[in-house]
Amino acid sequence: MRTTATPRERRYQRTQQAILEAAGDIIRSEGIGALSMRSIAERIDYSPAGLYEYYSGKEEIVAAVCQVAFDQLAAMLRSTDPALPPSDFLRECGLNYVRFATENTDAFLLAFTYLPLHAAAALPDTGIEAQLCASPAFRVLQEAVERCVAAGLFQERPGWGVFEMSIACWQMVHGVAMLAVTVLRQQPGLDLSRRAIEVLQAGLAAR
Amino acid sequence: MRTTATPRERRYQRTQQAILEAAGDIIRSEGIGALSMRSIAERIDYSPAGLYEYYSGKEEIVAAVCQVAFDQLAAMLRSTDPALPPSDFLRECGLNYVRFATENTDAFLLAFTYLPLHAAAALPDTGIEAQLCASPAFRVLQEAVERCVAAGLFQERPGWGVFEMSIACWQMVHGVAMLAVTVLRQQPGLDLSRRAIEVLQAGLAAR
DNA sequence: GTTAAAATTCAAACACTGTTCGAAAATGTT
DNA sequence: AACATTTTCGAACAGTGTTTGAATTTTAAC
Repeated sequence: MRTTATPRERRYQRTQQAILEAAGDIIRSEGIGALSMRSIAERIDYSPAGLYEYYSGKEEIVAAVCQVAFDQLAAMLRSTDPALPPSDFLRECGLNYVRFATENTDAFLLAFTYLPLHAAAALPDTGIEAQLCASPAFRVLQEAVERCVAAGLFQERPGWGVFEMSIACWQMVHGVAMLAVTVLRQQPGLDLSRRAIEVLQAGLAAR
Repeated sequence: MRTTATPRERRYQRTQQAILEAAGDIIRSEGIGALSMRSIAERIDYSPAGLYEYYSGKEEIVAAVCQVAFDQLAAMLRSTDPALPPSDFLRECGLNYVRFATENTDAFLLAFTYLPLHAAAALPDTGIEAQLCASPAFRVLQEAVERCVAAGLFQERPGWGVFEMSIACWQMVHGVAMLAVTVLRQQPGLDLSRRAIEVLQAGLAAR
């Protein structure tokens, strides 16, 4: 059982990672529209054709960039201080979701618009709930809701459980985030994220 | 003062409209990715170069398609029955927003992701509030909120007026819509739009 | 009706994109 | 060092948005 990679394997992984990082850098500094196989190749001193040894095509690179974005989103959500009281914890999770979006605008957009539409055919109609609950970012939101329920802040009802409440939370923070990175981009004076999330919480508490 | 267009002018407008409709048809039936100058031209029996007489480029065609989408969105919101009580009226407006999105998925996506990013440079930092209040769709949401305020359902406070409440409403319905057309596309079992909007309303009422 | 001017439409070309393929170069094995 | 395998690349291809000048059509002037 080989636990140590060969020099060739290590080199392969380094190049694969370099491609992925170059793609992320281009998106961050120049936007989605500037991402091309040629721009990536140029950034790492490769020929465009060489990238196909590591990724089957541009689509796979973009998918990998999106996966990185999802991982980072989950990490940001998990960075919320668990010592906070349940209500504050939920609010801070929501704010961290929005913060991630506004700090990684184009990657966030890509992850939540491009990827779902291009992976849609592969998503089975059944099991979306299981998939969401397995998603690290959604899981943090769900845990935050669970804590509020456990603390008696939110009441579960038939057809209105933790899962449904978590979806509602997601819908709100996602709306805040999407508008913040698109129509309301560069409008700090209109940053009403905190307010919106507080409205959401008040609504969940009132039901 | 000529009030009647010449045959030439009428033909020009007909062709311009045909281009726009072809673009809309392609997006609706084959998705955003299938939209190209060649696909549009082929659909109306033109050469791609001919389209530049009517639109400065693909970007302008897309912008026109988005404008049509905004107009249709406003029309759908305005189709909400004004005889409804204020609370029901607001909820139905929200549901109509989501309904529009799910019935025009790709156009909605285009209008709320592509257009804002490509028009961003032209948007002055000041005046976004005025622009939103001049937007027909936002205006309907705003009126719905005004009616709830007037009916005593929602309370205005310093820094939390009709405008801010309307933004919160928009953020929620937009989040519902964006998830419905992307991650949760084709997941009718997860259509929790009504629930989310009711949570929003409960939250607004509780503040 | 004829001719000239203006407007419309298009073919060809260009630069750019994602991708493929076979040759060249680099690395690994004996 | 010779040979085999893997990696990298140049060239080519098909597709994209766009431009340009020629061809065609329409309109205006006489």
